[in-house]
Amino acid sequence: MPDKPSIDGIEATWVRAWEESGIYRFDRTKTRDQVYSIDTPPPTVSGSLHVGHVFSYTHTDCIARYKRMRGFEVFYPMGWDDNGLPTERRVQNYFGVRCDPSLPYDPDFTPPAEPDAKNQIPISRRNFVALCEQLTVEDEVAFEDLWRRLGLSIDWAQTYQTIDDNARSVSQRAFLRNLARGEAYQSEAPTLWDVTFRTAVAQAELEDRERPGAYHRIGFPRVDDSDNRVHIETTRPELLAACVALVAHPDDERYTALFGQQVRTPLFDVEVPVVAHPLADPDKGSGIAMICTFGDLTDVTWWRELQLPTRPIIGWDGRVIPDVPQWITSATGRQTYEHIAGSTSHTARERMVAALTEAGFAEGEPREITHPVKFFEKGDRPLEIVTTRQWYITNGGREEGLREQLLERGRQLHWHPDHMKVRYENWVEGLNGDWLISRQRFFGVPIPVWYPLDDQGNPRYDTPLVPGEDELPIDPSSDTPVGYTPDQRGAPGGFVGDPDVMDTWATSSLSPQIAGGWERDPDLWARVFPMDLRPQAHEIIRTWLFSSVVRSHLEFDSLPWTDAAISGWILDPDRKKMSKSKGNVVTPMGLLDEHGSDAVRYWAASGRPGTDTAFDVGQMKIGRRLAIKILNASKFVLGNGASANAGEVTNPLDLALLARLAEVIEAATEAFENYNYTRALELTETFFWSFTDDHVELIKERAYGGQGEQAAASAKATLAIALSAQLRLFAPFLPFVTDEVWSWWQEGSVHRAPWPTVTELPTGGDAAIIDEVATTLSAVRRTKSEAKVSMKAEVAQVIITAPEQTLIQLRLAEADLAAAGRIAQIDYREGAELAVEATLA
RNA sequence: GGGCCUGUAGCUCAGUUGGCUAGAGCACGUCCCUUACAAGGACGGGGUCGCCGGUUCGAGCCCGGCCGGGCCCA
Repeated sequence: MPDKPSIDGIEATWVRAWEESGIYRFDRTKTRDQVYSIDTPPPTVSGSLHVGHVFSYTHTDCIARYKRMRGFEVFYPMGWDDNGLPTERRVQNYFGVRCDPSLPYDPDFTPPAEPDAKNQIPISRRNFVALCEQLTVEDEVAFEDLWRRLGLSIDWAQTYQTIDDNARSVSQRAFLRNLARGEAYQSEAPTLWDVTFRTAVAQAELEDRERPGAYHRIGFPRVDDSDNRVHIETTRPELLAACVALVAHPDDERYTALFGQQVRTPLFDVEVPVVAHPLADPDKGSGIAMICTFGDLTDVTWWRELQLPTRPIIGWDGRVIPDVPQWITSATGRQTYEHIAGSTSHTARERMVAALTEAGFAEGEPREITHPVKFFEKGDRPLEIVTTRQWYITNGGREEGLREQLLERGRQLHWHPDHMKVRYENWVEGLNGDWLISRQRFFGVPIPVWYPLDDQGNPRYDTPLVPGEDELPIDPSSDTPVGYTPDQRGAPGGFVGDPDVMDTWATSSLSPQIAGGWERDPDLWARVFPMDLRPQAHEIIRTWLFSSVVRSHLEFDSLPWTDAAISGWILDPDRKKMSKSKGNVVTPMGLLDEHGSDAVRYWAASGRPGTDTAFDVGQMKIGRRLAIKILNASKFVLGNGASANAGEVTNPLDLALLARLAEVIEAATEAFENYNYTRALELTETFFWSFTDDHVELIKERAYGGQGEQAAASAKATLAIALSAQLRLFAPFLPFVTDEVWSWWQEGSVHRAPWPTVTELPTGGDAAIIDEVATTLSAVRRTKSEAKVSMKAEVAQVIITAPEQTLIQLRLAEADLAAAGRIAQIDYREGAELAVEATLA
């Protein structure tokens, strides 16, 4: 025990000690019922960790440490999510490059010394992926340092990456099994498309953003009477050339006579029918709308259900397709189209409005509105809808039976807090299609199939060639399918690889399989799956949590875990979600340096499960003070010679304290069992402060021997017993200071010590005495404080008035009270309520 | 538009199935260098529990409405 204990710098000591002793190493001799397994969220390594990560990962660590002390063997791996678009973007900016898959691999390529983000150098896919891997490794080292410093009790031997060989194998294996069972399929269909990234986007990646727009009123001449026009209102006049019909509600009497009639698109002179469909809103605009292929998702529904033709004019780059479409035949039509060909949607809109106005088809002024527009959550241009061939996995979005099964899975899962379940249900109930998993990107897990080429060199998508599971992982752009030779790639009669990669969630959704050794390490898998806990943030319930449930349900017919703990967000002082830019100002490592890891953990643990919490440096200072207090109090307790022998506790006040401690242990344990770590900490902390402020002060003199040897032994044993239990109660929250103190007088680490139970405490105490004595002591202190004298000032007399039973109890603590308050004489009088009157000497 | 969460002291939050004068910490004020701790300790002031109604012997808690904050989904 050091003379002058300090919490500064103890992180380094204990991080090293824990690594050397391997106390967090998973012991795989334990069976499933002895294991508590955690499906850790792999943080995205591109970009930096911010205080929100520190917050939520600490919560999980508190649970992990509690379960470990409860005797479970905790499986607590860490993963790195280095797969996907964020890494691509980071690599582009960091190295000043961009991926061009048409380029050949350059083995001698080195990135520019001074990257120019504005003039990115095009490089091959293989070179690009190499840079992704190089950069993510650097990030991962920095992340691991931070996690260790924060004190996360992770088994670093179980680390995985979502792009490593194992993850790619698992991802491809799961996909191939989905394919074999018919759960994965291809479809040529209208797809939400980000024109910046030039990739398909899934429903889960959408977000609505309010954008200004305008309704333009446009007249369509009737074919049978060209002077008679049908007026529609549209926010997307640039799609007029893609118009395939007009639509109104079947009950809308204004238009019933028109159903079945033909109208002509202005300027393009294309004949389109007027049709009826209940999704047409009579209250919107003029009540009749034009259907284009495709302006929005309602267009897709109309197109599908009314079996309309496909006339796309927007290409993959978001621009109007350069060639005049064949369905536009009139000279005016072709001329008008050439006017917008190749332009962006925005420019095309301006030109169309000008042309329509000039020709007299646009009527009145545009009516400006604000309306929700669909965006890719990571994009900044509105999504278009283009028709492409994509891969899907069934998720209940198109099949009621599967949807109901997945809803039932949501009900089986234990949610913490419970109300987060609603978000899952809302999401599943609102699905409007299967899960689109193919992405037209480069750095991801390739879709593991090839297609045979026919005699003309066209891919036969309906008969994909698949690898054996023992060949995984494969890259179809460089590996060759069985039965073919590499030189047949791209040749008629040969083969071609699927160029796409999978959605990052298609891999992340398999994190239990990746970490748990599915089909790679069956022995490990049997010990950890289904897992116990999925900790994660609430905004990815629809993505990560849901997709994980889907994959596990389809493959194993089970939930991937029994419990999900949903963490809240960190809010800045303005009550807004703490943004990454703000998080970067306050770097996590800077916080740990300034306040100490235990202090930052204390702040994090004060955020209840699922509740958004304010970033509060004040709370860290309190945590720091608590950690220092634990050191000092421990120094006092142990400095008196500690023997935690329950048999020596004879004093009623001591027994009362331990009775109160028993209540705290039971309540804290119950709180932890309900994943309410915050409550467990609060209970422990409250007890600890009364322990130091009152009990230690009360029995200090007795512990020094002022009331004889036996009385001193009871005091010392009580202090030691209470300290031991409190260190263990605090250990999940303040792992550094508790293990430091533990090492002064105990064998092994506190983090493998058993969680305290009431059975280790002596019985027979009455906890109520604690409160009565504390009240009395407080009254004596108040008298001194009001008299502005020192706490060591002598008190001539104290008169305690109380009910008889209370007086009996207070008399039991008389000697301690007299010593702590420096009271010469205590007199007792019966009365209805406890009242204390002190007279200074 | 539908749903969920939320509103308690200047600030950050507790408040367990409805039950005594509504709690903690920070901040603030006064005092105390006391042999575990001055990066400390003791004591104190401070709240019509968002608003309005209802149920009840009794409501911060339950019910309805309104207002404010946030989120999810359309």
